[in-house]
Amino acid sequence: MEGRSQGLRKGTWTTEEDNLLRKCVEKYGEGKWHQVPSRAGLNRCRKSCRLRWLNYLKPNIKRGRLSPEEVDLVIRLHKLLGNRWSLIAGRLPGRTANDIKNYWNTHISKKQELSSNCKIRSTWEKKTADVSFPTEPVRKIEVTKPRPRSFSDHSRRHLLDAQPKTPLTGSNDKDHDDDNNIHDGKKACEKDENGIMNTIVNDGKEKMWWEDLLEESEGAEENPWMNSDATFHVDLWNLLNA
DNA sequence: AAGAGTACCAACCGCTGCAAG
DNA sequence: GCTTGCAGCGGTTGGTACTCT
Repeated sequence: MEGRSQGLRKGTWTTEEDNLLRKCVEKYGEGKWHQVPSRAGLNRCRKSCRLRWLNYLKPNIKRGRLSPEEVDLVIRLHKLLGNRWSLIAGRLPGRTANDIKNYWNTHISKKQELSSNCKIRSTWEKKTADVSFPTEPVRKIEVTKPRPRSFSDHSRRHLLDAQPKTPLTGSNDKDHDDDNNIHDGKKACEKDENGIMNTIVNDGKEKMWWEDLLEESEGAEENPWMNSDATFHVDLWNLLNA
């Protein structure tokens, strides 16, 4: 717990604070966030510094509204991934998880909520006609929980040592282990620039773990266990093509 | 013009997972 | 194996800008 917030500044960042943080990150690089406040001379907690950098100060961050293409992608990815904002943001260059989350909460979820309520929907649609969205009411999707978090060198070494005991994802479904584990050293894991864990296939082609899931689901007809498995009720291709 | 309602977005909070000791 | 600290994530809140009446 962050129980040492006494005397730390909260609230909106000033330009001066932004400059201090920017200089600090430029000098020392990202990471070691617990050292950032003292290094930068900021009276902020490390979380606040990290968030400010990731959501606002980081170079290449796109400001402004999401394009229709981006919105479409967000909707599709949300169907697939659920509220995994960081993963969704990872597929939208320049957009942060906070952006996506805010957008979803203020635009799309509201629309989908209202889409099940025909009485007020037409009025609402008039106001927000620029955004396309699925017409069916949102369904709560139980997403299998592979949590692609950071992998240390140690972990990677562990994986590359072809130890089949360490799942790459958090899935506790033994039937899926073959796809998630390293076997014969054919797969390894690597974080992308967003810190998202990717799967590296042995031919060097990089894939996201969920792209693997897509492929798996595509082959579900040939793999009857896929449909009978409680963790995999979602017809991913149907969702993406909806 | 002014007040009310709504939209947007930055930031905080609490929790989880991982790594190190 | 357990504990502790750190990093990261998602949910939520609060302030400000904008729109409507």
